[in-house]
Amino acid sequence: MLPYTPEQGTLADIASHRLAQSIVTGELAQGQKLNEAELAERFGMGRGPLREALRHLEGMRLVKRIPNVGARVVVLDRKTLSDLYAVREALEGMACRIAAARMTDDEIDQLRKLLDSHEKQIKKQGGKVYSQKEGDLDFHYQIARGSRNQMLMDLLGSEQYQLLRMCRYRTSRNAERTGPALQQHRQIVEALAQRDGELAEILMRRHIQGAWHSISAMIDKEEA
Amino acid sequence: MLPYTPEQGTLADIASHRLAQSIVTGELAQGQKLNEAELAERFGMGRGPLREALRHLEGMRLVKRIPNVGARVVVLDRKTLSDLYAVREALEGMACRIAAARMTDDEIDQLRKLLDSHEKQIKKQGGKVYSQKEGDLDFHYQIARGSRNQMLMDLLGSEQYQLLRMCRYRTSRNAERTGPALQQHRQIVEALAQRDGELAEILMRRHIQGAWHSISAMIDKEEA
DNA sequence: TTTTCACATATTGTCGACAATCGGAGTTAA
DNA sequence: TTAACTCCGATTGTCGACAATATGTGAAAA
Repeated sequence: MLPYTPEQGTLADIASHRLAQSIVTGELAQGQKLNEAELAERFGMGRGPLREALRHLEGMRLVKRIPNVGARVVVLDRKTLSDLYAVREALEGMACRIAAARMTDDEIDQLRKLLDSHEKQIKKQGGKVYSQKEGDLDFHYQIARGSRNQMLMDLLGSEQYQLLRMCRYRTSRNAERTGPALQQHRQIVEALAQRDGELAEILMRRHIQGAWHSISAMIDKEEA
Repeated sequence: MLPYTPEQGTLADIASHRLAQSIVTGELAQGQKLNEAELAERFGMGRGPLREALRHLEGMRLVKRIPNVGARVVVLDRKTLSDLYAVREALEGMACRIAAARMTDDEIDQLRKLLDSHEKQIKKQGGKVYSQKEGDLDFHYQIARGSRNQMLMDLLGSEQYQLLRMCRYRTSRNAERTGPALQQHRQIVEALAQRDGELAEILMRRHIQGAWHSISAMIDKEEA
């Protein structure tokens, strides 16, 4: 499911993964203080590996650290999300354009199948919103892979991916946008199949703009 | 000069900064093994802070780590650089377009002055190629700041910035492109002054493509 | 000669203890 | 009442030692 394998390797890697998971799902609230000793005990490890994990998460921008004070879960305010979606639009648009030229027919077929299973999940009812969203993210990640640009995959995969998931969990109550989103995904895949990179980019950018408007409206409602 | 303050704070921060500097300047060669004990002694600190620094650099993609084996300086091969410049083109193009709408007249004036001092340095002869390059990076960074997009500034500022500097040092022997580059910078500033975001983006993308072609040719020459 | 195995060495991973620093409670003085 | 100061507890920063793992060397067998 995730781009990198979950719980294996060094303790620091395990801690990093578990913390990321907890932050993304909201189990650790935004802005919450991260106490080293407490977390280390909860994970059954010393503070050393945990500190390394915090440094790693700092690099992924999931936590913010202040020397001699401590680390806190990052706060996704309106401005941050707006910035994130603007960057996403540029990067994923670019990924789409390149992917149209570089993906194999086979990979595009697999994208179609991904959307098929996606559609089934929606019809089977909106109950399983969670896995639908993961599937959505998988769709975007597969296109990033299709660009064959490792840096793009890193940026969209391991970093922004996490912030995105975090954002999704926060605004996970709106299932009403899944329909149009699926439709847009299908349009994108068809543009890819026709090797029309320019169109694919435009469609992807529009798709992300739509997602942002939806989320933005939700934030407004939340604040009111 | 650098976006963040140099040597202060925790030992891990100091180590991180010194290591980044050594990697960027080529004092630590690409692909070189980074021995924890040796580096810790050289920096006069324990292995703990140094390990944290390595984790941080791993997040910045300056080093690559393998569990139970160790960390190595990243290798900027042709493919990696190509990917980097493609991403840069998208992000800096976007920064330019937004900056055209958001920068103050004052900031644009300061950009002009930056280019003036830049030009003086070139005329005073190509001897000080190094600081010219830093100035060049400053130009790009100022535009990123002008976009008011914090995520963009993070990506272009602290992360890719380092990889870019690394790349510049590696290919620092070609001073012949400074002339055209300055010309292009001036065009970009004028587009910004006219608040023509679309043109500014096109000019910036073309500028970065030119830089890539120049570097790409240099790599070819190196390999032969 | 080549391959494989076992051992020795070097390096990384982890822990517990101690030092340095920060935040807040309580006190005193204006 | 408010402001500043002091001290104490809590938390972070750092170190040295030990355990776990990988790497390299050399001997033995095919």
